Amino acid sequence: MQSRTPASRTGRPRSAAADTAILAATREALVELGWSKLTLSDVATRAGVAKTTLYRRWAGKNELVVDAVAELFDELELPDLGSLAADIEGVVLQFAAILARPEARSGLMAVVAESTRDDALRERIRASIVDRQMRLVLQGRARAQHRGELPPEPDPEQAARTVDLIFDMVAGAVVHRTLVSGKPADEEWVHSFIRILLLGLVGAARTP
Amino acid sequence: MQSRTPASRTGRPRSAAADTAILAATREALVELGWSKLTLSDVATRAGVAKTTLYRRWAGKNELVVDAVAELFDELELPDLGSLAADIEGVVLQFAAILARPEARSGLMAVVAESTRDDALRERIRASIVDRQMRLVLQGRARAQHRGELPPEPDPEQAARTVDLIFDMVAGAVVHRTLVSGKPADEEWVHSFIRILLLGLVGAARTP
DNA sequence: GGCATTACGCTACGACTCGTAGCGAAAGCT
DNA sequence: AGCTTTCGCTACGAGTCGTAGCGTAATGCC
Repeated sequence: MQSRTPASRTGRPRSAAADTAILAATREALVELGWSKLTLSDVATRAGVAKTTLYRRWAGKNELVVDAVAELFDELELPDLGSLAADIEGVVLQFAAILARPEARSGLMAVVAESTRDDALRERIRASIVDRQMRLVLQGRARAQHRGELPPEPDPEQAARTVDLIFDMVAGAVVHRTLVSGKPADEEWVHSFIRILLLGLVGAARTP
Repeated sequence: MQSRTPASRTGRPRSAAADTAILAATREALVELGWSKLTLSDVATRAGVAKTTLYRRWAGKNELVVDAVAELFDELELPDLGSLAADIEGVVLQFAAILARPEARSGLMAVVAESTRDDALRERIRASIVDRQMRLVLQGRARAQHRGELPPEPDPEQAARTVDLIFDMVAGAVVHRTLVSGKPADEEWVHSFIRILLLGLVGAARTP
């Protein structure tokens, strides 16, 4: 999480209960106050710990919220529904459900905005949130190629570019729909979206 | 801009020069400080106006930054390069160039994040930033249908849904590529992206 | 058991930002 | 002229930040 593996063996260990309480309190405060009005003092009070304890574990608001929001994405996993289209629709609906939660809406975009000026924060987001989503794309693509729904890509460099592109298209569209357009990414929308995406992918694979 | 049409006819008029100076100073501060460290006092000093003048015109940081960033999107327009694919690639590259600028990167995501808890702010963003982009999608679609590159859509409700979907796919992918993945939306990427998108669109139009 | 080490809760602190109020002067209009 | 609104300036209370210092609590090692 926020601490590297303890090289220190001696001394009083950090309370694991405090960690979970703080992260839960952070999400609760995100729901009630939003990003800008969230203060670390308030989170500490909610979690029942001292403010100094918070600062001993996290460098600041950014890092704390990244960890608090990252836990929301833990439940994300690729279902096996028999076809690539159904699998993708399933995982995209999960993703949309997470983004519909207020603690994700207010927190995620805020830390992404901050990460444009903070490379360490960008890396933290990538490692704890984005990579988890990216793995689903890789997994789904491999399964589809095994099923024969997508042709295999011999050039690994080209394959990497394609996976990146698919990832940006999927995550970007859902995020934009939910947070910018402010409309729900419901089943009907996801179905239309995935239909266009897959038609485009198989079309592109047919005519290189 | 930020003030409704002046119902007040008498008295000293507001300085238009101050407006442009303030918005320019805001963008400058966004570049140097980023969203979180930007203060209204600092902007006022840079613009050479008093802090109170700022508060007379804008309700707060959110509204000010929305107006400052919105001006960046004024230059967006749909080129006429002969084909739908070329037109879209052209406008998407313009869009990507704007998002590559640091004042847009740090400002845009931050106000979007704030807008998740502030409906008035969301509406302000929609009116001054998003609508301008949406009009390009409508324009490009109409032109493509006139050229015969896309079939006409008889059902207006279905057409509206499709335009919304295209908009979220295009804007979402570019924003995600630029701000989350942190990689440039260069010509090669845009070309691959638009190719898949258009293949999907014509494929979906063929098999309804 | 005693000891070293680290985490914890608590209080207090200077530095900073926020948004507003009050003032006199300036710039328009009729 | 006189009226009205904006402007620059100063000052202010309220709130937040991040840190320091202290005594206490919980563990590992001898």
